[in-house]
Amino acid sequence: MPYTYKYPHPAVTTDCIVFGFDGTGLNILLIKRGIEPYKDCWAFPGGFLNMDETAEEGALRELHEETGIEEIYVEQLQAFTKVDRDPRERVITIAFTAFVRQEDYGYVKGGDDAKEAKWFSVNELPPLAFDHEEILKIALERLRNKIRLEPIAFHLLNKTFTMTQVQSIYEAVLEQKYDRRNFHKKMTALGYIIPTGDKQTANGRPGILYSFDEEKYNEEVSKRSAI
Amino acid sequence: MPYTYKYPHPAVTTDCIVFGFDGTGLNILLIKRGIEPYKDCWAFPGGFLNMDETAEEGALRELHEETGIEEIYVEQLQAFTKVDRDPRERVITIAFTAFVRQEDYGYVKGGDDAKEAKWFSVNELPPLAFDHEEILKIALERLRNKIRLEPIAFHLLNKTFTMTQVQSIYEAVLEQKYDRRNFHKKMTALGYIIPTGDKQTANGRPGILYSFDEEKYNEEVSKRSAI
DNA sequence: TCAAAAGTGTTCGGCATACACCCATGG
DNA sequence: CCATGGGTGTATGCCGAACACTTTTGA
Repeated sequence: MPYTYKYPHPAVTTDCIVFGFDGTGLNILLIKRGIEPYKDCWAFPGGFLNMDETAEEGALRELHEETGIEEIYVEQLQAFTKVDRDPRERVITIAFTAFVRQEDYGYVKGGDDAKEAKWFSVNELPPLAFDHEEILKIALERLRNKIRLEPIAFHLLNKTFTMTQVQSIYEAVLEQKYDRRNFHKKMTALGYIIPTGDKQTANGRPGILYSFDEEKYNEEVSKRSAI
Repeated sequence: MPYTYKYPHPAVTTDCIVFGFDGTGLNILLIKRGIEPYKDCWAFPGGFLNMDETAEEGALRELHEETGIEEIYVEQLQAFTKVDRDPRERVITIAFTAFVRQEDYGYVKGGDDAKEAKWFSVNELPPLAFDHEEILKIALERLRNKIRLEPIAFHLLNKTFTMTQVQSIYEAVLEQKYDRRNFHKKMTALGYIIPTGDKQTANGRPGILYSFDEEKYNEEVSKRSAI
């Protein structure tokens, strides 16, 4: 018991809410807990913060340890600090969100404190450990606000994608339907979604494949703030 | 040294970024620190979290102890977790923002660990303790995003206010000028800013006094999400 | 009567919405 | 040739931007 302090200190953990998209619906990556409390219960990947890492570094480390995912961009959601949210001791958690190409992680390994890692549709989730359901609710709210302002959708998609896929993400996140023609018009008008010339082979008529031009997007953003 | 843990724990503090508006510009409430580190330096009101309170409760308690302000609405910004942000030990802080009618707190007492509490214009700030300049930058960004979507401005104003005052807040926060006629039109079209019938006596022609109708605002919001 | 500040209406362009027909592919 | 899914254009309404003169008050 080597760590003593003059005043009590809470423990600090991080959690990652990783969003993915499988072509039709919005998914979330969960791990099955291998240890108590909430053993065998599904939870967000995460764990205790080390003293020599920022919360972001800790979140990425735990995500890697528990799911194999690495080198992705995470963004802080907020801290969750209810006094009794962990039965062991006072634990506050700092939650992060991430958006990944789910196809790159179709198989996610479990590992470390996680028995198993698996994608779940946001609409068919198992019961979650701790206050993770509350955290998810906040994460989804933030996602809905963010997708209107930032090109999050393209982090969930492959390098090339069809307009229909983009529309599916918007519809899955915002839970409403859009008109195909208007959606297409709005997206192409943005100026940073450009046709690659290739086509996607699918069931019916093949769709044009587009790519997201990050540079042009940044240009557009800087124009926007200049006004 | 009574508090021992099996693994090291960071200390956890809270900080409050309190925004006010004095009729012309956006202001922030700072305290002059009475203790080391950064003694005599200006900082956001805040302090160590107790084990029996949420971060929000801790932030409100510290704010009350150091400035006398109480019973206000605070909202979590995010956690700040750089490893060396406090010279004493590993400290993470959870920052909150608040919007108050500055007139209600024209005189703010210092107290506790704060020698003095004082309003500063966001444009003429002293050097700040710890990483508080970075925190402020994030808080201002968030404020700018938020004011477009939520009626924050009215938390900064008196119960009744003139259109010019509302416009000044928007201009101070977003750092751009608006056309008086268009601004007036847009605001009245919102449906929840209603003339009281009174007028404000001022230098030139008196302005109509308006009030913010929270109920009507909530109605409008629910209509919005219904679409 | 002058200075300071506030009230107000019209025009225009762009963006969101509604809406239907034709085209490319695979089976 | 048929089923499936994708591509595309036009009309309309609303909201935001530009823009100037008149009115009320205090000094």
